[in-house]
Amino acid sequence: MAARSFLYGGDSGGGGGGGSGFNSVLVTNKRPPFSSSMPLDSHFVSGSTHSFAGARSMVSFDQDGGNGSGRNFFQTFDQEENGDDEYDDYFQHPEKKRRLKADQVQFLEKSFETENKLEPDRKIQLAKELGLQPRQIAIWFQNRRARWKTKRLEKDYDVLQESYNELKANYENLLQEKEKLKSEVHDLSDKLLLQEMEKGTSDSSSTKSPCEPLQQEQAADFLNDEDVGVRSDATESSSPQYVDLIERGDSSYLFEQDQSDESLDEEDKLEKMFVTTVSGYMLPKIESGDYPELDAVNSSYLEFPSHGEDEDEDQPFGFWSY
DNA sequence: TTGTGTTTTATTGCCTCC
DNA sequence: GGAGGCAATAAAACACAA
Repeated sequence: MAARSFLYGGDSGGGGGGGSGFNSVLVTNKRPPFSSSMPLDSHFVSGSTHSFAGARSMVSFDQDGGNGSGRNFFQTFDQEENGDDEYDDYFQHPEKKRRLKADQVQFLEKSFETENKLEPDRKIQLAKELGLQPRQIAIWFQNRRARWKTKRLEKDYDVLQESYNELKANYENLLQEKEKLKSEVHDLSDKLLLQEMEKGTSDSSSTKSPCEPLQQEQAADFLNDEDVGVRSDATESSSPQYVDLIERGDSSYLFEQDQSDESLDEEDKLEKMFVTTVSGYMLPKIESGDYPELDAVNSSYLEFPSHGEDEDEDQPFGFWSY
């Protein structure tokens, strides 16, 4: 057995100990039995003379091996209260664990509430009050601290779980809201596009050549052309995105490149691919009434960025983004 | 009554502090 | 190196359903 291997070898506070075993049993408690009718608070009064008769609660061993022989065992066992049967039981099974009485536990609980650490003086005092071994008091506090810690961990876990659930719910709400807004924006841009097309076909039909379907490849090439850089701040404009993106004529807004001689080719390119509306906006050339084509354009160039691309300011179709 | 799960009491070994 | 705390664990006591 280790240094602390004993069953209540006096108050060693965990360090003492030494020989133990039933041969060294010696009961030390000679205090009057604790009466459950006593107000518990009285036991907290300093210098209180009340005490528990704890000897019945636990087997006690003396450190020195005791010279007590035979009937010295459980000398103060409360025979009056427990009767001969229990006495015999103790005598025949002296190592049996005994639970503390409810009153004793209540007393210890109160003490624990005031301070969950146990100073040596307090331990002795409590032991006297309860008629238990100081070692028992120490063990009780130790186990009580462990239970308290477990409870606290459970509470902490619950709090964290609740917080997590709340955050998760908020996140899901935001996702839903985002999807809703996305579809709203899509609908509105479709409407705007149709509006502009109607204007364009009715007002310019007499003076302009028939609209040609926008070739996706052409458009993609054009829009990807580094020489025709799209202004990245177009998306930050407060005007409708489509309008911002394709402002007519004033290519200085849409494009960074100067209107130099070389840019004449680009102007031709623009003319081929876009139609200028009466309201001055440039729209991709689409055959009037050919809405499936429009859908194709929409799906090709009006796609929403997927997750993670939202912050990509350099994407080639940035001005199509919302 | 009995099997089983939970709680309580106690031990052991390791660690830190003084 | 001793005192005391803590985690892990054993084991008795207890609760309770079948």
